Amino acid sequence: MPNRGRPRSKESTRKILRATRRLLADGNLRDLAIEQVAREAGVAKTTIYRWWPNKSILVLEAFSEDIERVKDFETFQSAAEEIEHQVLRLVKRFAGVPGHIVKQILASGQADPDVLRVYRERFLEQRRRQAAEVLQRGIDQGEFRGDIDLDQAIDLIWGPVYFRLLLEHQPLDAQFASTHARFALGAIRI
Amino acid sequence: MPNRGRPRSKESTRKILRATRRLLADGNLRDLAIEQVAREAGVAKTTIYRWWPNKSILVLEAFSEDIERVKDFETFQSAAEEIEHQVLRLVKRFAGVPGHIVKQILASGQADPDVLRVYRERFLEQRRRQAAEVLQRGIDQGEFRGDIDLDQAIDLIWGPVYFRLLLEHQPLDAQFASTHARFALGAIRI
DNA sequence: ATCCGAGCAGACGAAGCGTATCGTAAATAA
DNA sequence: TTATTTACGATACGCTTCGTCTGCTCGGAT
Repeated sequence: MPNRGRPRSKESTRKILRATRRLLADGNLRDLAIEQVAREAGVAKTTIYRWWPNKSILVLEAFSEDIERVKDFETFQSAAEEIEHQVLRLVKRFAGVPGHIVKQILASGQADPDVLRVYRERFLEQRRRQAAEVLQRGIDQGEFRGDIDLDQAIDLIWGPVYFRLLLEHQPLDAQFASTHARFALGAIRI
Repeated sequence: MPNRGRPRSKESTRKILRATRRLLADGNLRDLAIEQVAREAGVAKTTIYRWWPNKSILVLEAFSEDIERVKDFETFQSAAEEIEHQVLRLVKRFAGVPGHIVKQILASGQADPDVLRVYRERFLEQRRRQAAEVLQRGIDQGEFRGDIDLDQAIDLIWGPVYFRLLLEHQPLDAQFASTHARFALGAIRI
């Protein structure tokens, strides 16, 4: 009998996640208060505390709703082009609100190991697997050297993207995305 | 008349910065309370508020005291070796308490642009300049390609280091440092 | 001796934390 | 229908820290 009692309100859930995204779009997680989300969403704060243990987890979930809409069905002849496209797509996201939210998640992850772990499992590793597949294909096709360590190559490609996202020392734009991708791939190209 | 009134206590300053470092060595900046620093240091919290506008700036200063002791006088024949050594040195620091503190600074920088700016100006740009000099030397000596963009090359080398520091998806150790440095330099080697 | 800024101690209101209580709403089970 | 069960909303609670303010003493320069 798992379906006893009043069901969880999808309406409240939606309003809470929506308010969270809205408040975080032009604000930071440090200053985001649960009470503020409750006011903005028009729900009781006890409802939030019932379902989310802390604001970082709440933000992670609000962010998932966004990200899971994004799918990519394009394929490319050349593995290098496909990698370049992957970088471009992530850079575009990172330049906007999703990037801002990722910053906040990673920032709060520095105080909460769970948050960092969830981010890695739900978002990072997924991207790494995608990239690994393409790299492997590139090796098989003879585009890339066969002696490379995939994890190392992936770090070389994505590291600088996160670097710019978090340090903001250089712009995060399409021009960077394509020149960087080509440059990094130069290290593994035959 | 800049020397009027009671002079600022070097003793209190020292104790405050010391307490800050101690508390942050095994804790995070989010949960670090100024009142806690005051108790630990044995000073009034008004003394802290008089000189530091917020805890992030306080941590930056406590961290500076540490970092400025570190100098490097080694030089190398090959520019590649010198870059590799620079990476190894930073990775070693990032694997310990200084790395933990950098994480906390960058995390709080995601909520406070001033903090990020100060970190960049005081620490990041300094390292980037050092690296740029060596890279330029490598180009002049014919070790590296002449058509590379220095900023891009620097991102390629240091990006993955910060990536591992902040995401913790892969270990940050000496083995990584040297294989990564060599790998990244492969992209710019003649 | 006087001046004046620094340090110390304690109090303050504001805010958010996370929890508890209680009445009501919305489902299922008897 | 009625009882049961779980969620929601509203409110209150004690607690902690925030950053500021007040009033005092301390220690140098004038």
